[in-house]
Amino acid sequence: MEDSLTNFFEEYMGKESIFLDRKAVQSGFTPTNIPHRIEQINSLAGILAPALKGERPSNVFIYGKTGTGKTLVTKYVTENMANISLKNSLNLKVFYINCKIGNKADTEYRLFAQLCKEFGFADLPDTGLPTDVIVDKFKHLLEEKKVILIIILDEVDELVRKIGASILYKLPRLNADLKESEISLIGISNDLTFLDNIDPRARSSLSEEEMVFPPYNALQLQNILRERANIAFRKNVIDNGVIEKCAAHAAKEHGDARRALDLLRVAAELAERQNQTKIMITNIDDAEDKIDRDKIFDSIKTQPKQHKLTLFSIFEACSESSDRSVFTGEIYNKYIQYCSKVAAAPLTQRRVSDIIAELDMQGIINAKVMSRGRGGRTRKISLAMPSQSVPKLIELLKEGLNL
DNA sequence: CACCGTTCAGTTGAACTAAGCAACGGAATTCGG
DNA sequence: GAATTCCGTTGCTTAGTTCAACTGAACGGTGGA
Repeated sequence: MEDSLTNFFEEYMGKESIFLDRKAVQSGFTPTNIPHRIEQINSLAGILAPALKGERPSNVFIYGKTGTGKTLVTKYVTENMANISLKNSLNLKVFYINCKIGNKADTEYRLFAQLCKEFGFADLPDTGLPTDVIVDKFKHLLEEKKVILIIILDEVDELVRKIGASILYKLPRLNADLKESEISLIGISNDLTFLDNIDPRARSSLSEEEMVFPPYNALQLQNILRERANIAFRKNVIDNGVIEKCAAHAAKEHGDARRALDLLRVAAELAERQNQTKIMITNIDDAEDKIDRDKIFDSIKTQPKQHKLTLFSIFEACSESSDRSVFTGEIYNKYIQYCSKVAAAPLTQRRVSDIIAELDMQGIINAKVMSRGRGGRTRKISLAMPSQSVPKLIELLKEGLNL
């Protein structure tokens, strides 16, 4: 047994990897060259440039669908600026904050706590302090450091949906109290309609400048993929048509470059695991399945207990029902049953209703409010994943819940 | 048949509560001199 | 007598609860053609 494991590792070490530098196809990689976004880079740079002269740049609001390079371009431009400011010892700082729910910056308190943390002020309690205290602390730090601060709020739409738009004019208004420092905001949103239905005051303060990132088309995606593939892989490990297929797949889904890169990376990983020397077209289909599965697995694994319980009830109810969709009432009944089974205190229907809405937001299920005439009003809930992965997910949940 | 009030089964918003935490300030304890 | 520890109080955040208003299409009854 041990021998075979040793053999495996030795064999693995001796084998030529397909990868040269895996990082280049992983998320979070900032390439030195960003194709097809020159226009956006230039205009963002133009907007932010005054910061280098000690002036407060306009607030910017950036929107575009996922994987259109919003975060990448913003990071690229601001990192460059930060470097220049470092070289010329200017007082420019850039904080990047992801406001995705569950990302510890999803309330006003936590947002400011996170900002303080960025300043290196780490030991703030999770709860117990008044929010004002934290805000004051943050102002203090700002005044102390005397900086032009650019705050990037990624996925602001989620933050605003959770705590309201007030935060959007609260932040810029801090400038009025600051003598030595200034803040400007970059808001990034996936939701194109986000600006339409928020308070006009917040809107005007956030979107002094607006930028739209259009989706990539298939050809542009191919360029992006080739560029990254050159860094990431050995020469000649990509079979003909692989890049094209990745690009085509991702282009179908609103030109999502991240998706395209994920596809390529996972396809390569699968190829490597199967001892292939080349990435084949067939690997891509497998990769697509795997990505969808993994994404759902991950997000389900990290759900809080009550959410898991609710989700489990939904799974069970859906797989029993004929058209694979159910209404809130049935789910709540099931949920109550399972609660007593695992000896958990059941939540009220009010809360479960909210949980269902949250699960919908995260794309794990589809829930649509509908009126059934005299049948009342309810959510029609169905699963957002291919049915073949459901049994595995049920197993996963059972394990997590000790059912 | 068209129109209209009723009804159902939740949805949704707002106010409230419990749990867990931090800070504050005064009381109790410790301790070295 | 000063320093430290302890403890109760107050006030905060956050997740969840309670209360109640609101929703919107189908149902079923009414009146008009």
